[in-house]
Amino acid sequence: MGRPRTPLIDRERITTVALRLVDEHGEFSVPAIARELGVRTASLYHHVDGRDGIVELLRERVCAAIDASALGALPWDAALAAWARSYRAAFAAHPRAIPLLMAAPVRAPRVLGQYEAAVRALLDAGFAARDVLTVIIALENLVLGSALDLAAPDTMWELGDDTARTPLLARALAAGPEGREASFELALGACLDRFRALLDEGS
Amino acid sequence: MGRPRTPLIDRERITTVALRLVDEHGEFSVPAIARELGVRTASLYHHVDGRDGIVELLRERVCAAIDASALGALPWDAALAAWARSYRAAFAAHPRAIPLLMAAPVRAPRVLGQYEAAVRALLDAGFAARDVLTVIIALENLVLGSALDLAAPDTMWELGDDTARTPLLARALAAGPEGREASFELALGACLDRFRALLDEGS
DNA sequence: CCAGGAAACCTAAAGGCTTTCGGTTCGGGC
DNA sequence: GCCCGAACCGAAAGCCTTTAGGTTTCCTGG
Repeated sequence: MGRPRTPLIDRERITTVALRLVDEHGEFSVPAIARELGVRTASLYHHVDGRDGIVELLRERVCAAIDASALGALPWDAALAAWARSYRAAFAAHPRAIPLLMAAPVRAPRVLGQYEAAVRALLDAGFAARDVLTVIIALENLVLGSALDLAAPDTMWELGDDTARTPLLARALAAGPEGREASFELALGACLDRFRALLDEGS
Repeated sequence: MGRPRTPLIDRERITTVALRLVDEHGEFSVPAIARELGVRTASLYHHVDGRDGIVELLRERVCAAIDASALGALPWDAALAAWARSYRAAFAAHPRAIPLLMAAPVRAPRVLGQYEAAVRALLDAGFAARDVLTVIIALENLVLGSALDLAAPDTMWELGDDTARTPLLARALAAGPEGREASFELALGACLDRFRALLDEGS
């Protein structure tokens, strides 16, 4: 024992294993990661700032999939829509991680830069300065709320034996479209329409 | 020691203390509740189904504040708006509880009944059966996303020393309206507009 | 009236998690 | 070539959740 000739673990591998554990079990623990990596629990603390540090790594890893390239490249409304879809998709790829990541705000410079780009796009489009954040936060609310929906178990609407008590809800469940995509797109389109109206009346 | 002449604790008091702990510290633990109540940890397990059971009690307590009386009493759009505002307000009253309650769906009969009432209101208004859940879930996404925003620390947008890196975002922060209310209302109005359009084209 | 079971508290303890501290070995810079 | 820091291990403290078993009190049925 002692220092190994070649490092056994690094932040990348820790993050990967943690994310896999979360995807599979909905949670992670430092000992569980250590077991997966064939290492003692204490060793992880040489690479990572405690459990919270691992959560932070997870946040960065998940957010890395957000594609904001449309901001500034497309017209503001199409750009916002593309960004929102990508934002949602990034979280949707790891729904069980969402409860973990929701507790703290996104402070990763990468995402902060995306907000900056969104502000610029809206200002360039002619939005009033006081409206810009209102619009962005409204969109963010929609994205995160929708992602949250994805985090709920598939059986969120499992009524069990309550079908008798909520017959209309049960029937609506049977009749409604499967995916939750439709709800997101409906609200997204609604918000963009409203944003356009806001732009028109503001200018 | 032994059974006390009058019970020292009950589910109500456990719930109240747990909610207060969550409001103050953002979390709770069974021993912490026991300390507050002047009781040993193990005693709580006579009244509550473990820690998860306490979370369930918290969910019911928080949701009890949701007022769905408008559903069926007002026109469908005004009713939906009132319900959504009350829904959001109930969670906004305990923002730090939100991360705790997000992990599991709302299965309380009380809330399930509200969804049933919402389905009925929409069907009565003439919505197509396949659209009803899409509309309700879209609204729910908005409500929960907005509530989540409230759960984030007030300093969510604290840019710290990153002001230099995101000058536009910083300026927008200064210019924008303080509250997050505006964003919610903006998106809520947008969704209701879209719902009305959906109703018109569907009939 | 009283016998017995259920309820409500306690003590004790198992087992997990997070985190820290000290020991040991290897690698790279001076 | 030496030495400090990096990276692993072992051990342990202190928290949490949960269960098991003991003791007293209440309630109910005979």
